[in-house]
Amino acid sequence: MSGNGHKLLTAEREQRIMQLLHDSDVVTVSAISEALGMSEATVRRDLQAMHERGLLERVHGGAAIKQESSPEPLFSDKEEQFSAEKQRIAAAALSLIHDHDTIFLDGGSTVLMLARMLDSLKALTIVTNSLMAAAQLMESPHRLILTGGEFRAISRTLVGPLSSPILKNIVVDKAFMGTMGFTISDGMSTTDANEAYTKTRVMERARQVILLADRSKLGCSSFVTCGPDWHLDVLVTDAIDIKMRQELEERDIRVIVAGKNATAKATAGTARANQ
Amino acid sequence: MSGNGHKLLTAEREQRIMQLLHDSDVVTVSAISEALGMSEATVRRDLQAMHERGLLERVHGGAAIKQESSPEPLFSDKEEQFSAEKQRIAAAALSLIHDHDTIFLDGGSTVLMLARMLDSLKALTIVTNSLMAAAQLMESPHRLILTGGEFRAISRTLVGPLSSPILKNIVVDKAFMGTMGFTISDGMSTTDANEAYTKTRVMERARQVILLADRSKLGCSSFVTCGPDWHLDVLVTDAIDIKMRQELEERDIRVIVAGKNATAKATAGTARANQ
DNA sequence: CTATATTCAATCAAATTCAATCATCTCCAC
DNA sequence: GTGGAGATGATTGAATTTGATTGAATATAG
Repeated sequence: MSGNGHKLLTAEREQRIMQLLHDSDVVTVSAISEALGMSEATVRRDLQAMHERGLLERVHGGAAIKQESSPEPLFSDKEEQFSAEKQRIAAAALSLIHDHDTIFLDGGSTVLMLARMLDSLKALTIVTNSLMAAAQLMESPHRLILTGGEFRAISRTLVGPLSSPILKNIVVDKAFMGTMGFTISDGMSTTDANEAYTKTRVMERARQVILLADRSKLGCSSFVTCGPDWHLDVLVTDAIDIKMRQELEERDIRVIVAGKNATAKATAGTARANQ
Repeated sequence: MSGNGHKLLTAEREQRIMQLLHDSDVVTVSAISEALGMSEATVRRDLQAMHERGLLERVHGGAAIKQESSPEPLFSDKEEQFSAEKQRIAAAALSLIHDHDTIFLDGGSTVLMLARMLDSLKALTIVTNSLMAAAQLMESPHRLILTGGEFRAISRTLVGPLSSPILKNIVVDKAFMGTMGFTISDGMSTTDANEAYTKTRVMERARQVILLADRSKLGCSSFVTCGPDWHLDVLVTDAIDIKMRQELEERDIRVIVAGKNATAKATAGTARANQ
């Protein structure tokens, strides 16, 4: 047994302190001092040493166990408004992905929601320029590749000419894009020229371009467009004007409407426009 | 040639000591001395010999079993590991940066600590491959650029050949590097080949290479080295062997030791600057 | 908000532990 | 027997740790 003499080694004391912390999540300095038969000065020194090694959290009067609930706040999504429509759109888009696919994830809250659902798939290679998506996928088993580029704070994405060289070296099966606005004449549009530039580069390197846009984006243009010769293969939305849908399908753009009744089996339920 | 007598052989003593260590994770020198019936001087000699062979961990007053878990945390966010030494090293490195500089920040907890201090400077252009540093600098007013590349979960950095094209397009004034080990013969070394590759590319594109490494890194090599023709301009550390220092200075590598005496000035200065 | 009571961090003296040194002992070869 | 190599135990000055003290910082009560 470990019932050594009266002397306690530093390592041994730390073990006992951790034991006390494990028993009750917080302990006072005086309690530790009494339990281990050490002066409070020594206890404080030990606590500080252990705190500096990340073993516990120091609080006034004692110590508390370190909560492991922190992997999230790296890129905290504070303004993330959960939306049922975006959730349905993301779920519909998810069914387009297969195991072993190589996909690109753009910025935007809808695409981010899709990123959260990727645990159900296996062995993906995920390329993204969104730090929010990257933070979400950090612990996932998938292969994760980030494009470089200049950090744009508002969208938390990496954009601009510096993202170009790395995009030239890769080809993705499917690119899932977000946007600020979408019109048939101008395609996707956004508020930042660098962001538009990067979107264009991504679409050039994708075998299939899939746009995730809720109904509020359709028909409006933002500041910068991605150029006149835009390219799109699939549009996933929650509701769409019948006329716009026809125009898109004339251009061989498949339209998937993730309506209220069709959440899981979105691909099958596209025949019904849910306005 | 080895007369097996009634006295305890060295090998036999070591076995007994390991047995004691196995029973309770820590034992005092006096306890071993009493248990094996020999002087404390001999016990200390044995413990040192065993420590040098990596069989146990030496602590003041005795010995502890060697824990395999400590050297590299797998997934936990141990970057919160505050260390006074690393803090001092980062503070010393901070004084090398000037307003309007273009700097590169590598991965590693010491460099991350430096990233936290950059608020006191103005109009920096910061290039980094560390997601932790990026998260830290997200809200800063500086221009922030991320290299792309494959995401390495353990270090939370972007590494590998895909980071190469973007690094070819930029030149930084100062590159602040972290490392797992550093020797004069091999330079920096790390545990991952892709990470070593990216480090090498970065150092090629930096006018000045500055290594931040606490004393535990000096003199040891990790798995992969950055190549024989390594290049370094400044080493910032908390303590260094006098012989190694001379060898470095013969190679025109400046050595900055952020010792305890420099703490008061350095931290006081930065604390005030941060306010 | 002020006043009181804890708690903290820095400092210093005392105790403990360490590492280096030296004298002694054992074993073995010559 | 003599001498050398290696190991052991004691000694000593240095380094580390510990506990008490003190003024500052923080929390609590009124």
